[in-house]
Amino acid sequence: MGTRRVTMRDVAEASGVSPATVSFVLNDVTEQHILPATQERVRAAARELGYVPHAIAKALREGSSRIVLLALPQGIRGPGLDAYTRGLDDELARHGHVLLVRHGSPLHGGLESVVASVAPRAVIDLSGLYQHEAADAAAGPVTTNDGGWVDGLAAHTLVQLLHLVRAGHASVAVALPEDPGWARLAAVRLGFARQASVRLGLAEPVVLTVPRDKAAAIQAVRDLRRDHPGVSAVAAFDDAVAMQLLAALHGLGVTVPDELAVIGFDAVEYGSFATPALTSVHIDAGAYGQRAARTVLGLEPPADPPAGATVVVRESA
Amino acid sequence: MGTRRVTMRDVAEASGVSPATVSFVLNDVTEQHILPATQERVRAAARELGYVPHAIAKALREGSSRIVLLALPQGIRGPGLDAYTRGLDDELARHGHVLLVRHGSPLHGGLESVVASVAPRAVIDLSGLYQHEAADAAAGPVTTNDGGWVDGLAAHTLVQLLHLVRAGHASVAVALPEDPGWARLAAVRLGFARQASVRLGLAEPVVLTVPRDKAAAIQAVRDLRRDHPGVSAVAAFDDAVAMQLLAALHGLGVTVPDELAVIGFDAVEYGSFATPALTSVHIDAGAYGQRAARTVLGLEPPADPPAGATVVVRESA
DNA sequence: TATGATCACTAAATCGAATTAGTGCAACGG
DNA sequence: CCGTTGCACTAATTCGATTTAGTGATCATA
Repeated sequence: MGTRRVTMRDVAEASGVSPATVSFVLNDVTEQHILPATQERVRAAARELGYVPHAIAKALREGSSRIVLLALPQGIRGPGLDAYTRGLDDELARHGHVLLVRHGSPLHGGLESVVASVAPRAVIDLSGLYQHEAADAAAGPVTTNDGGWVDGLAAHTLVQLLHLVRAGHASVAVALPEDPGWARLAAVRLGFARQASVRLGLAEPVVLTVPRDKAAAIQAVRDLRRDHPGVSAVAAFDDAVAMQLLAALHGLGVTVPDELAVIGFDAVEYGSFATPALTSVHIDAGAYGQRAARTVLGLEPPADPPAGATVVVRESA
Repeated sequence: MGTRRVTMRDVAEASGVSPATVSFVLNDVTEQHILPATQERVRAAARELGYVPHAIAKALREGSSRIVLLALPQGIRGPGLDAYTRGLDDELARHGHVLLVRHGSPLHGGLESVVASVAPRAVIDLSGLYQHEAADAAAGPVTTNDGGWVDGLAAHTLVQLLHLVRAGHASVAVALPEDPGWARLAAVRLGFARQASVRLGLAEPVVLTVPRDKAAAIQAVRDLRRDHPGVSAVAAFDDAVAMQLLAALHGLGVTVPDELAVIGFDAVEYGSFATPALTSVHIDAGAYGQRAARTVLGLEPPADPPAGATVVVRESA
């Protein structure tokens, strides 16, 4: 319990050199000439004593820690985000940094206080993407850098609608989640869907917001089919919305894809469990995470853009 | 860009006092007598200059940062864990700490290296709960503290099975996920289900592992019904498994709950979208997170145990 | 043989805040 | 009028690692 931490000074004393020398040896400082024999002594002592460099002291000297903070809003989850996070994390790990995720909480005084108490190397704040506008860039190293993910969404939305056009649909609806947490991203996606519709010669897409309550969802779908009988396919915001839609359609007795086709987004594996199995768009979100990592670290982003989206064809469209 | 950070020394000079005095004022050190007028000058200068204490320097002095690290394995997600995390975070926030989540990655050299580079006040390592045995407690402040969550699981599993017994079922199956990431927790849950069965006078529960592939899942359910025709209800590991089960049952043409009842666990809201709507067990996971927070901070845990589980009765059981 | 270059290290300052041990001054008691 | 106490502060040290500016010693060159 009470055993004090092993410091560089301890290692220095144990190996009969100065702390400076220990630092040079342990950090492989090439500008300094240290006898191989001495190096070995120092390393041995460090190993023996179980020396672990004190990250905070190091961070104080370097000016910031090797933490990169990813700020996310409260309840936002999803396979795309998971993959993005993993890509980010892996790339960061390759450069000796650590990704830590901060889930927003109303009890904290906002991101600034967290940033202040962590002093991260960089902050990737994605909360603006989901809720309000990007926060004021007042304090420190906060970026809304997403590695081009939102831009990529435009292309991916095009792929989603293209699949519908290829299958012969001429009038489609876009299904959006009701959850206000997704509101902003939903608006962005809708904008891209509109642009894609123009490019593909589709009619202006009808917007369908899918309520969380099943009865209400059924009602919403019923209204859609009454008001827009020409709509023959629905492009969903994500697979979760698509599956809610499928459930509502099942409740209404509408056959999918014959009467109405449904295509998801993000290709979760349990989409195959839906009835009928959900057709969806797969995205290489990890690549965007990787790009974001390289950008915040000040590295050259990979020349080749992330792979495009692909359609996972199952049964629903 | 190049503007250097405002330090305590700057505030001291601006208000004509020593850095020590600034520290006393800004930290409300009551043992020191500082004239109210001086205090006001210092505070004004701090405000004016936009002084923000340097967290790393503070952490170096205090010995550790005010970060609490929650270590989770790679792909583990779920509503229970979300609620747990939120409870943890909120309680930590009340005591001036920040929760940061670390998702395991094979690229990092394990948790120790992350702990070394973050120097958190405490670490809550839940990865052992899901995968291997609790890691060696070698380095620092790592706890497998879960606030009694796993223990609570025993009672909650009892509630789940009790609902089935009350509905007249005498022989049940337990449905477990195939994903190896959940293997350990699944084993724990199965153990509790066995204990509960004994207490409730049920037959030894049959184990059903639900494959991720739909066709395989259907086959597994078919086998179950052939080999154990007496089984009239299934208690699922969580709602995700329950919904896969429901889909497989639908594919087989088995009516729920008449031919086979299904009850989930964790009560996700989209369970209401299943056909039939999923009956499930709701758990106050947030309370366990709160307990965990108080424990790692060395505070008195709340006297009253977390609220028990409740059954959200819908249609499937 | 003096000059300087190279080698193998060390002393001391630095990062920014917290804290212990004072210091000078005024008021008060005996 | 001297000693003590209380007040309002300050100087200096500490936390642990990094880094700049050296310091002797050895070796080579002119």
